[in-house]
Amino acid sequence: MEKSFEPAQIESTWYARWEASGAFKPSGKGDPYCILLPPPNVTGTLHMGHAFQQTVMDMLVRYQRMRGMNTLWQVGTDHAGIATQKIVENQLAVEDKTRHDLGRDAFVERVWKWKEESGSTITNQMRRIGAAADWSRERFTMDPGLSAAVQKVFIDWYRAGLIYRGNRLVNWDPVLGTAVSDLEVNNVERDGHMWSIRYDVVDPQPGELDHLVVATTRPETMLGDAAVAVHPEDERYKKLVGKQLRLPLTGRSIPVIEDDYVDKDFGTGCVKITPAHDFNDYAMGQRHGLAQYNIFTLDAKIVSDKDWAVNASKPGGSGRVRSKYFDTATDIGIPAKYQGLDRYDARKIVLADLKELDRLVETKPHKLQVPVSDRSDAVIEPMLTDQWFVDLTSDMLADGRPGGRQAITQPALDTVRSGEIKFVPENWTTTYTQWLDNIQDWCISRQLWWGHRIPAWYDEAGNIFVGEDEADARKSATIAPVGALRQDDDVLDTWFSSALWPFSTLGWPANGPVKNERGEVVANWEQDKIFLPSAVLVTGFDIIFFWVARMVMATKYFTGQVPFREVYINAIVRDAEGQKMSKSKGNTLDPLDLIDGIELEPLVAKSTKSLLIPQVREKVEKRVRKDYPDGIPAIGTDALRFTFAALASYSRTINFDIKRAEGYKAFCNKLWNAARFVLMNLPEGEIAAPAGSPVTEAERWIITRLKQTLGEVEQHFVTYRFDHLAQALYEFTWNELCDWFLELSKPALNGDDAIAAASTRHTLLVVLESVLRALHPIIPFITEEIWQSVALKLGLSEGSLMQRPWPRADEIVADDAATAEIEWFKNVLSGIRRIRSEMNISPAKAIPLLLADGDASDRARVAKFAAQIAFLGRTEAPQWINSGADEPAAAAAVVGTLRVMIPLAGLIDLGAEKARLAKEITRIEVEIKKCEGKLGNANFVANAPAEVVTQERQRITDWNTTLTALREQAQKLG
RNA sequence: GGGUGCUUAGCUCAGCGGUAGAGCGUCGCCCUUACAAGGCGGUGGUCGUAGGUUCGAUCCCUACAGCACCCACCA
Repeated sequence: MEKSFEPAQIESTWYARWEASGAFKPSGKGDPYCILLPPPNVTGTLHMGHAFQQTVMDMLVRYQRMRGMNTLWQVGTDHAGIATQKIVENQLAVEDKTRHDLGRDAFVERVWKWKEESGSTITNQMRRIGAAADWSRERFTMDPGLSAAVQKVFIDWYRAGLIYRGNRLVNWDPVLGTAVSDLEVNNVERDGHMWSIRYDVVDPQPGELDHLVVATTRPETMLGDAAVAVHPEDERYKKLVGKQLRLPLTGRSIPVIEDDYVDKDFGTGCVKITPAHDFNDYAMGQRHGLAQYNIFTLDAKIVSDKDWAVNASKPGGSGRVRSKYFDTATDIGIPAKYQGLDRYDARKIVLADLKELDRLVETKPHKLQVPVSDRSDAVIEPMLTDQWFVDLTSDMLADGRPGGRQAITQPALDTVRSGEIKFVPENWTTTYTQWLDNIQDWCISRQLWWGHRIPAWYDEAGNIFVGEDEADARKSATIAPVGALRQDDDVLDTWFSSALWPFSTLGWPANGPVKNERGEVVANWEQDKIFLPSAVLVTGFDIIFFWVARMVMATKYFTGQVPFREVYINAIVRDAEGQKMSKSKGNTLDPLDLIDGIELEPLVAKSTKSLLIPQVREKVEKRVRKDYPDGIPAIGTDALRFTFAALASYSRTINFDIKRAEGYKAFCNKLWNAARFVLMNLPEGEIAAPAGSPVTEAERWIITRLKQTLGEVEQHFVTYRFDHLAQALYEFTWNELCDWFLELSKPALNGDDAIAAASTRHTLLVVLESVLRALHPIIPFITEEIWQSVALKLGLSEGSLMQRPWPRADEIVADDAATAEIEWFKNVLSGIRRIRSEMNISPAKAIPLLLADGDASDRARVAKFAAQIAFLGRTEAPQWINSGADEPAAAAAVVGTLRVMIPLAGLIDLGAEKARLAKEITRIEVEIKKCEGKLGNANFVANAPAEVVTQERQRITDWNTTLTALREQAQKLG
């Protein structure tokens, strides 16, 4: 083995060998254990969040595989409709083209091409992380099999009445030109204004109000006002309810209505109602039967008569914006001067005109929540459009069949409420159930070209025909189509296909094998359905609604099963200061840069590459140079993975500190060198197991500690406490195996007792091999590399560590007596070391060692460990001082009643030792006082559990023993 | 407005009813033949504030303060 651990060398070969060996595929033996990879965007690249999440999944998968489970890690990628389409549109923009220049078919073809080019980037990055996933079953949400599942689900739900098409107010992204779901809209606080506008009463009565003042943040929408609402109990306006108001600028007259929704005390207590462009107003419009004046085009300009004609001329799919009541913009009173203006330009002009007319009463600054598209940052425009929805809210359909709440939403709630699906940490249950309790119907149609095209056709009368293809749609229709059929232009929300992931990837709905584009079998429902439900879903809280809930809905509905038994919500990865990682802040980390390392200049170039604004570039460059003056050191995959494990508590964020990762690289190096030590102490060839149990206490102790550690690790796997699990293995490996057992083995290996030496050699080998197995799920590369050498010694020349069983605690025999012996030894040695260190005795200098008092067991132990004490304590052979004999002045440590002494002569300052003793005595006196305080309290003795009282009594006894010995020592010093 | 977290050593975090822990940092001594990416030893905390429950509270309860995040949203 090389002298130090070099991750790059080790990592380069192992992954390919594992994958080629077929070790990532289900074994076909044992109980099924399945994990679904949240499919990343096919054209994406790996970020820290992915790396963390995938490390978690990989640890679970590797662990369970070693435990003998029939393990499937189902991988694949997502077509990510909007995101992917946008990337390709941006590419076209460079050529000064739009998707419309290409046309639908050519554009979609181009996206496929881009998918082929970049689709392997992220999967190759996953391989660098070490993800032991079954790539032979890799899927893509738009591959034929999954597309078939999407189609069947759409058709089945449609035929069950659970998918419907409706003209509804939806969130419209005017930049992307598509509807988006509620979840894809973020409300962002922005500085704006509140404008108060005067609306005059038509034919005011003498002595009554002749106008109302409405307050609005969006004055341009007044062109579409349908009413002004006041609160029913608002005395100020009571008399005006039912009267008409003259809408400024348009001249239309609109009614004053009353509605509970209005807050009397906010603003003037009068609200302008624009049913076609505001969700609350829409609802109020429905309650009061108000007209819906649609005043915007799909790119958020004020409609013109021209647009109107265009829109009105097309039935069905593309005639998307339709007023139910009016035919032209002029008809609804939009003056020609506003027609065709962008919404913000219109706002300026409307305000100017209102001011001109003396209708603008007040302008004041106002902070408001602006709905912004998650995907384009465009301000969302609520828009009345024809869209497809999944019914999630009706209890029963008109024809008596179960509605969406009953058929889809409620089962999804019940499975979680009943505990059939468990969230880890469990408080996410509340988030999940509260969202489902308040859910709205799901808008699933998107006006994009990249995605699953909706399997619906329209005839010339606008009738809808749904089927697998046009022929099937015709066949299953109950009415004869009028004229030709035309397929719906829309595609489905990306999350629609993601919702099916748990069962579509297993081959549903096909009866036989499902093949991919290359003709390879990727799934077979009849066989693979054993992997449903999967064991655990590892995912971020940000997609509980988008994905988790919808998987539960769809999987439960179509298979009757839950998609997974547990949902482990992983933490969000942030930078070392707890800041969100973002490119514009310059605090992102590329996991591959951590693995491979990167020099400062390439890192600066990379970090600023995609930043267009000079100020931001400058800021980012500054930050990168400050944070990484020497670039990023290569820490390797294993150290990165160990860091993720060590940080994965139940906390909802983890702050990634490179310092910490470097610490775990040191751990890898430690393991590497421990292995070197073991191997260089073994003779050539295979090592036969000695007859009988391990000879020395040290061996039996380390085996006992191994058992305890493994038991803890097993438990932490059950509860997903990767931090504890990693820490337990870290501490065992470093603080016990390396610090103590390896050191203790040295005198044994080099001593005269050949039997003890042989036994120790074998124990070193066996314990090392067990540790490698136990650590393999966390740090697969280094453990595999070392294991190859270790395996030869054990006669396991074939195969890979991946295929070894995980070392189970219950297969190991504990020896508590040996543990007590070694604890005693550690105390003695620590005492000696402390004296040496505090008295500044050179570590190289061998010193005399005297022993006094103590009992028979101390004598036996000293005899037994004499060589180890001398070797590790750098002392001469221990000498006992008989009770009552003269003692030289010495520094002492106390272990029970035993005094371990280093004579002062020429080594130690008497005063310093006295001071040291005094300090120790004081400390123990304080402890004793605390104990006495407790035991002196009758209530404590009466109420505390018996074992706590006993324990307290034991402690006071022990402290007193130590105190007595220390006092005696102090007295001897004079 | 509804919900969920967090506040413990200089930093980042575990612990969660019964002697305050880890990593990193820091200080001292050592290149001791597995490892200086190391060894040995040390320093460092009235566990956000105020009450309460309890024999006993960092841990449970209540209030408050500060910091995050999610959902909904008053024009």
